[in-house]
Amino acid sequence: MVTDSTDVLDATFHALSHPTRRAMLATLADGVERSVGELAAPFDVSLAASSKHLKVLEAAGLIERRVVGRTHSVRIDASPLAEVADWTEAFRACWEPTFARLDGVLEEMKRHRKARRDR
Amino acid sequence: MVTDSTDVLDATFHALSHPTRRAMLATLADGVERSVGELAAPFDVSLAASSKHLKVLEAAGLIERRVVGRTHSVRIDASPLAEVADWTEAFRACWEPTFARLDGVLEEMKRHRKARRDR
DNA sequence: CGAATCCGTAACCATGTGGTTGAATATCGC
DNA sequence: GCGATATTCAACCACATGGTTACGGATTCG
Repeated sequence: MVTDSTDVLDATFHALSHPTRRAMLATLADGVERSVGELAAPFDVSLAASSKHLKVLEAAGLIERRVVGRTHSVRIDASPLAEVADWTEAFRACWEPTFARLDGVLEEMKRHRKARRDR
Repeated sequence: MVTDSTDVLDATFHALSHPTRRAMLATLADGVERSVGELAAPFDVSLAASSKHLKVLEAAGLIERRVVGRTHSVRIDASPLAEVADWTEAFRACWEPTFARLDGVLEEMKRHRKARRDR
């Protein structure tokens, strides 16, 4: 069965469907906090448009905002991506139908299980 | 660097942002071909609306259509999901810092601390 | 204090989305 | 050929999206 937390996935997939928002997330992927202005700089749109994009990301729970003085400091919260990964992985057999990587996958599962056990 | 084939990911993420379309894909995940009517049956919308959903999935390359007689037979093509998986996996370290890619994460933390120190 | 900076909000516009209903097209069964 | 079936297409509607410009609210700097 393919599980589906509709609300989360709706918002997350929608947030990821725009290249500007994906690029912003990619920028934040190093874990460093950045201001709205810093995040908007690489893109050829107004600050207001960038602000809207960040609001979409925030609504999806993909970023968190910390207001410090007059600047809004933004950092990534990638936890919704875990659901995306889970959802997508459920289809892996559909695009990788051969058993070529079966060994690797089994190894992966063992390590994953061990890691979970050791946690 | 987080790679990004914009066009594919735009269309794919958008296609996945609607629960009905995700459910249709999930239905097709077993690899069995189904007619438009069969796919539309579980949902409380008109056939025309379902047809539109399928067109979105088709535009994203997530399904393929084979017209046989008067029925359109639809099957999954999950290959765009591979890109989604790749894109998402690049962020795994962001939500699973405990054991996934531990080395990378440690490096990340060092840089992060340095960045904070240098600020 | 006053000016500059960082950022959000409001109003606006063009276009897209998700839904409907109703008609058109093509095929199957009789 | 005729009626039923499967599906798309077209027109319409309410609303969301992505963009703009203009303004306002804090906050920092001089």
